[in-house]
Amino acid sequence: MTESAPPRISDLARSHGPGGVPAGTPDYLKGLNPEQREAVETTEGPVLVLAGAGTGKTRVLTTRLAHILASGRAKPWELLAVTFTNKAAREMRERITHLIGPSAEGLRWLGTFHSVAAQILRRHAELVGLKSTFTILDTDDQERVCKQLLEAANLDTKRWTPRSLSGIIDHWKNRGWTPEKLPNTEDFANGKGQTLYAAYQARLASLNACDFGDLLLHNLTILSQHADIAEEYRRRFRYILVDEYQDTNVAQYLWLRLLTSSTGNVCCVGDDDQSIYGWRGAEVDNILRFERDFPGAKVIRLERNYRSTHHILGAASGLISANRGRLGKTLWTEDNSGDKVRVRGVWDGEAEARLIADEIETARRQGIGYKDMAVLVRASFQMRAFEERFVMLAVPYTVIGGPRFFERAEIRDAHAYLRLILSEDDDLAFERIVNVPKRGLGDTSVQKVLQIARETGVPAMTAVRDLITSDELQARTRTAFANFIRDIDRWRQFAQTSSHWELTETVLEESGYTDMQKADRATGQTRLDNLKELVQSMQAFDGLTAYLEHVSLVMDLDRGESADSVQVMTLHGAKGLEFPLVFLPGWEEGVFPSQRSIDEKGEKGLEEERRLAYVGVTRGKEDVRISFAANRQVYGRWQSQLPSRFVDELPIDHVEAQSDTGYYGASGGMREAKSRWDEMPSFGSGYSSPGWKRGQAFAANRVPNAQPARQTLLEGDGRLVASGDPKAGSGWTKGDRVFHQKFGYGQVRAIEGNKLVVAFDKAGEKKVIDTFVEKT
DNA sequence: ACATAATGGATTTTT
DNA sequence: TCCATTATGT
Repeated sequence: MTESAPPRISDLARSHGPGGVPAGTPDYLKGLNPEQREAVETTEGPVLVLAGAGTGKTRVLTTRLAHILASGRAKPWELLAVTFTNKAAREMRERITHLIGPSAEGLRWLGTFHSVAAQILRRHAELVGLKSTFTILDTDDQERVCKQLLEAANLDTKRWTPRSLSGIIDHWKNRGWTPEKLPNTEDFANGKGQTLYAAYQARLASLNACDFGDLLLHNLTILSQHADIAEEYRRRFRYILVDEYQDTNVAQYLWLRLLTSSTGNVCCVGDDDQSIYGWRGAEVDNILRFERDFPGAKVIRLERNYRSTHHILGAASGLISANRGRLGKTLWTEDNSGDKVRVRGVWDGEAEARLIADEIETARRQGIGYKDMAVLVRASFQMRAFEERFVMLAVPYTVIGGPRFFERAEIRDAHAYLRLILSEDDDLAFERIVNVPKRGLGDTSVQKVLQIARETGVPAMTAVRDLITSDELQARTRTAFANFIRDIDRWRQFAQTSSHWELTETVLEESGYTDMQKADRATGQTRLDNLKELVQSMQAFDGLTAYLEHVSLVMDLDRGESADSVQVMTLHGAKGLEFPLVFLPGWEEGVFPSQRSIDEKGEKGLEEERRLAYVGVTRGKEDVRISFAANRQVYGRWQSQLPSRFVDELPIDHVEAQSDTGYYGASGGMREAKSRWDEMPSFGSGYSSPGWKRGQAFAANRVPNAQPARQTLLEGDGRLVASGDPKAGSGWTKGDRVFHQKFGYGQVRAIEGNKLVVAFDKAGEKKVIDTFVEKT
């Protein structure tokens, strides 16, 4: 981030008097505004820094750490500094190194929540039934385990998908619930929730593995059950710093509380208006109640924005003011330049892509670099239209995010080989590659092995070793297994005498994996390239173990500097970034705000969407251009779209409405804009913004024949009746997936008292009494 | 055991 | 629409 002039404090010693004691004002404090400086210098006691977008948050964070170190208040290893992303941790480390020099390397406890928790867990693993060599599973492994458990429990994996089980377990862990502490309001698959969760944990223990949620959850168990250990850490961490506090979940919150000593030198930095990870368990509440949690806490607001023009700031502030339950900040700037935020309506998604691509070219000709422009979308499916257009016009672009390197199948396969070579009992790795490439081992023979392994309580490899000495298998299968074992053993030998990347090359070659990819015309070459890149990146690590630990926690490759290209990414991915020129397409009801967010989380979901819009607008430094289309192809079907309610919420003084097609006639500013949808019938609600009314009309329009969906209407006080809440209305919501004994699976199209109109996948549309179906 | 047809599902994303 | 996973056939 570059919120303000970069600090020039390459030599701290210069600001020190004799004996290393700072004399006068140290250089690194100069150039901070009064609030920033207060946030840096208030080192003792709990501090909450509410740092609005573009107010110099990262600078404050790093300067604060440097200040604590430079003033001799603590040694590097006595600081605990946690972030959410590896990127943020990396950036913080770099900037502190810049401030205080190489002694920043002593910051052992600067990292993500998960990496710090992993460090702690490795030291005390045995207290939660793990060996310190435990492996960290990724989501794919988790779902695999879940699938096996669901199958073992004879549950229909169509109705109760591995994904949803893994998801709910993760959710429980985020809330800090172990199986024993799971509240009985929580469940999965009709009363089997707790049992499945406990079985999942048992299985992980037998694999000597834990998932991401466990890193924190096991920490909670250790720290709350062993007072002496907790005390040791509390003494060690004399100062605690937390970045992006608005995104902490319950488990992380509890973890911090356990590590905070009575001196309470804890500084949390965040912005409640930028909390956009609620769907991942983040609790905005944590930041909202900071002052109650830490009595006597000092709250410092950073409100001076160094990033955006006053129009951009005005537009963003007006938008976010529609949210309730904010701590409230008023961003201001001395800037007085710049254009109003432009809002345009276009005919369809293709026209939108054309418009934006053209404007990118125009901006380019005016001297703005491609890399200074960004297209920020709500969801990745929106990216395609832009990519197609950019390719056609040869506009260089980079998609940020997307499928991640270490999650690609070929990379995971390579890792599975390495894991199995490293530890014989990694059953998940075994399963993954035992027949990849094809070795003539069928599903039945592999399942047989796994079943025997589970029954006798040994690793799959051991079971195979036993089986090939018996005559329980067909000769062909037996040979295939024997060869596989022989190969693994040979590679394990090889690993003793060679480097881990040579091992990887050898394994990929000798296993036939590269040959398999060469035979694949479609994707083979890309995959081989990825594997080459993998071998390359492995060389930066000391050994296999260190490498695997790194990838399981970091999950992404630190790619080199990007070329001069337009940055295309989701709004989530854009958090923390800034660009001179920002395009925000797809501001349409259902797309943004996303229909699903509203359906699933009601008013809360809507507010989070609005925060996302706020994040989007505040990414822009000089120019922000919002657009919406009247028609859009969604999953191959054409849908007519309504402008987002967020468009109407933009304050008129800071926006300039332009009409591409004349279709919207939005000449007099957005609020006065007459669009053809203003004439459409809307259903009564306590909320009267035109955008909202149009949204209602839109929602009802999407499902012809449906009655006004009672469950999605607003109460008189403007609160959404929570969908899915049994206490609210009939407890059914249009769109719910249901299961019926006779008709099978279907989707609720309308609710009429205790009767539901359900479109069954197989049996067609039927009217059924609601007690005969259950939610899936 | 493998190739092909049918089915169903589809945000946001970090660790 | 389009992708991935599953059912089906040889």
